[in-house]
Amino acid sequence: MSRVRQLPRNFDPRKYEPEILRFWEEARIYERLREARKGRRRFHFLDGPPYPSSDTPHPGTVWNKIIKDSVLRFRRGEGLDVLDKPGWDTHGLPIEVMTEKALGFSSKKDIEEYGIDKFVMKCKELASRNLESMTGHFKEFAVSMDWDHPYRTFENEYIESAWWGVKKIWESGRLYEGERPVHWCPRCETVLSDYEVSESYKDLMDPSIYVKFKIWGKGNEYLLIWTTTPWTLPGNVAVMVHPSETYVKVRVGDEFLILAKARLQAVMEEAGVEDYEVVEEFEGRELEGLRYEHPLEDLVPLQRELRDVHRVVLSEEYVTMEEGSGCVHSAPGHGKEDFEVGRRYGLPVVSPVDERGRFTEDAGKYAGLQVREANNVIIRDLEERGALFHKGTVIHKYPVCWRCDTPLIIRTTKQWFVKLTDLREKLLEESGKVRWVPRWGGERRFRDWLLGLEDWIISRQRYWGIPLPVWRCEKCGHIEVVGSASEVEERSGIRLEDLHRPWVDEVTWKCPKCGGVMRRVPDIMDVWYDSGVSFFASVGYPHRHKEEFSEIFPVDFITEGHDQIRGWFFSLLRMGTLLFNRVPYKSVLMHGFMLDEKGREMHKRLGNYVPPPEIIKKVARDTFRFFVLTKVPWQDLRFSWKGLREMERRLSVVWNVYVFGTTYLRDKELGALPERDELDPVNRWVLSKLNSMMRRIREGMNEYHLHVASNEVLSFLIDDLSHLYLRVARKKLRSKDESEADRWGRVLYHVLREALPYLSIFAPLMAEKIYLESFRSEDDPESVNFLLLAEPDIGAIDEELEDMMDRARSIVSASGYARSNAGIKRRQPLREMVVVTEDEMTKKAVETLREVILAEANVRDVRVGDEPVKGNWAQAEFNSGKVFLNLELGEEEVLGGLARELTRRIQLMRKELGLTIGLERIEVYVQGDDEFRRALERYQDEIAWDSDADVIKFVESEDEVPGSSFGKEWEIDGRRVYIWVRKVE
RNA sequence: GGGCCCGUGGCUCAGACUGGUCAGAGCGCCCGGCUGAUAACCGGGAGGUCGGGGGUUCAAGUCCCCCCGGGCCCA
Repeated sequence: MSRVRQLPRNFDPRKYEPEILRFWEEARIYERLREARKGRRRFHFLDGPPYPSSDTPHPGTVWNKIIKDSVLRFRRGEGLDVLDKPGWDTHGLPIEVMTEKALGFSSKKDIEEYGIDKFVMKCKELASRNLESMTGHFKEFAVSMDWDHPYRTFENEYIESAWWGVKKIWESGRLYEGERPVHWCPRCETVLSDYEVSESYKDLMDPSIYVKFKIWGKGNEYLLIWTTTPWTLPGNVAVMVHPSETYVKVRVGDEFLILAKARLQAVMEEAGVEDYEVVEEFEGRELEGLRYEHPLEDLVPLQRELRDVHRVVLSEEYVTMEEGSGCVHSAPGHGKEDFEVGRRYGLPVVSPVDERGRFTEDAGKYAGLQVREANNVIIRDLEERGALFHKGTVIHKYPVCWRCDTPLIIRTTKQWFVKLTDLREKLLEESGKVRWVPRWGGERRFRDWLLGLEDWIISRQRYWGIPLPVWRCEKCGHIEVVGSASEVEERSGIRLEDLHRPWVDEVTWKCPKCGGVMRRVPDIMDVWYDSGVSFFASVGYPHRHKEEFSEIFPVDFITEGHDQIRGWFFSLLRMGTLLFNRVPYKSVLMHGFMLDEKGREMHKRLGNYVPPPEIIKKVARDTFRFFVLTKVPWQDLRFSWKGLREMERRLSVVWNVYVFGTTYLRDKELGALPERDELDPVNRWVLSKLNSMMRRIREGMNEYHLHVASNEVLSFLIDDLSHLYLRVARKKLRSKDESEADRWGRVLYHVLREALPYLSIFAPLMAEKIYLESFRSEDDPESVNFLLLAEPDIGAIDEELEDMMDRARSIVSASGYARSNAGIKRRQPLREMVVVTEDEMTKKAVETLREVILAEANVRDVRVGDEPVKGNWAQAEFNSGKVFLNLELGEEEVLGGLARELTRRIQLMRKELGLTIGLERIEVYVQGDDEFRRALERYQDEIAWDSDADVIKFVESEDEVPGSSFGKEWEIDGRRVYIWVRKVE
């Protein structure tokens, strides 16, 4: 036997939500639930670690966490033992740059003078402080994760796992040091990955110059090259032309220029040269090997050394006819394409630029100048030497540092790489094993991206990051890569308390080969390495949980925004394939971005940013949760206060459904759910709907179609329960037939209670409040979180019945339409309704759901039949037919209508007196005309029952009414009637 | 320049993968009902060239192509 208690009438989430959160915290519900699920089948969720660059999360990040939370709650509801460690991506440039700013630093020199140790501690403090604060915000939205045991990339244990990975890569022969042109930030003095570069391009104005390179041995013939980076000219080695394009020799004045025919007109127009003459045409390939003189040879010592190297080389891929002259100045030290072509021709790679973006001594006159500042000096020198053909400017997209906005340069440096190019096929194959939601997320976007894969630069020349665990002998160059702190200790005898720089830099040992000093390569690692190893580093593998790992690998589920296709989804795939030879996750849900109300990206600096605390101030936490969860997850989501308010209203209906239910169920002894064959069609219908809902939620959640699942619970509670079932049930629950009332009570109880755990996936706070307040009895678990999601009873699902109810509802709607056209109130009972239809299912619905139709349409009879020909009928169409309402009012209908009017007035008066239903009883006296008298006599029992009256009496005058009665005069259909109500003591 | 996503009533969004009931819902608007869920609840109505054009098909919001507009990613 179960009992329920009345749920408080007003929906006040602002008050109860913090109370529930506090209750969970104090009663340690999360921890105990974890404990309770131990030993059951595992579900491994891996949190994509947010970057703690602020103390408040972006609302989109809250959305991200709510998505995760709903999945976790669902899996726990299924009884699974869920791994739900939250992660934090703590290293990297943003935090370094913020720390630098806070300390007023502008270069690496400042950091070194300040002390790397103190600087790194500051970075760690900042990351820790922010992640603590962000955790608080996530908890506010009822995100249930293992907040006390997060994985943080700065922890020693995590770093050791990362080191193990590097060692393994080294052992596989894929880790190599290489010299290569890379994007470089001259302010941060570090390499940036292609991914980091793609983050930010800016429109910059640069010179656009055409330069004449004199052809060797010919006094007045030149190759005409074009560049927007004059500063790369000191690093020039060759000129690239397209082998199969047509080139021309053009006479301008007494000089001859060589350029692509396709570019001739545009170049001459740009240079303002009208007088020119084509003297020769030939294919680009004929130029191959042609030698030229560098115009700055006298100023740049490096160029003198390259005298014998300068020549024309061919490239199909990198010479475009879209811009420039078709003769491309090539500096293999300052450009990736140049580097590649140069390597084919065995050209030297020169890069006379230092870490801070200044020319080195090799650049002669320009030594010490910032490269971009040198542009004008170089242009002037070219001009002086008569080598400048034309000078203009161009505004183009140019990469800048994503952290400090400094324009990047490309310079050649030594970096550590992981060889990937030969893994392309394997990576594609592995990515094909992933279940992508939505499908196009992986099948299209991801594959395209993988096709352009290059080797990965994992080194960075910074401080706050995982140190590259590579030691090299100063003397003989012998290299050792370590995979843990204890390996460091074995070799050096030093036990590190903190594995970061600068402490790890101080560790040296004797070279086993030559006895020299083994010193660590000072680089740290790309943060994408950090997060890429999270699938094993988060649990400390292989130094810890080694046995357990096979059980939780690969990860069951991950979800992040679509920006992470090229980010985390890829870096996990990369690390999984490198280290375990397979993709480390099974299912990915890709979600969208949160945009502002106008559809623009939300940013603090745009001022359209809504901080999560403001959301909580204005709407319920559950409202925000439902708002985001009912939207298609993989599309961008527009934030909307209006939308939130709408959702809040819907949730208040859900609340009211429970208020209503508990109002009728309270203090009743509620037995088990009746057998199906004991039940009437409406109850069978509601149980069918309940089980359909459960089934669809499970399907939706399993497919990670969260919007389907979340809408399902709302539609059941609102459309089915509130709009229909409860309207019917309210009469039945007060039925004179006690066993009928009892049956309805048991069904209603069952439905409301079974829906709660499902509701709690999406609106855990509301579900918990309702559970604790009304449904939980003493031997029930302490929190709704402990309840398992009931398995849908497939046998209870009756699709035909559901279908029939839809038809019955259409019939009732149509009758309402017919009434309103005829001006007949719903309250007025009508004699009969005829449904005209050819549809068998509709006919069956009229028969099966006759009772619902009679009650909802307020008619005394309904039948399927032919279109009536005689009499006064109102009609309306519906999906599969027509309904006809007989508008003739007989005695029965008139009196019935009056009785309803009387009942309604009595109820109003009861309410005015503050009387409670089912508790206080009344006596009623009515005075009015003869029709009222007859209505009262005829419907005495019904009125008395509905209004909890012991006595209903028609009186001729007020004298017959006891003195203490509350009396009121009413007007019904233009006639006066007096009603007195007196409470029975 | 390439790839991907989106464009459905005034607003916010479902439906599209697996073509086939008159394209649905909520809000807003208009009308009405209920009055023991009541600072609630319920019903009805108006309102849509499903961005535009072409094609495939007996049948297209749904599949294909082109274009326009918005966005993201890459170059």
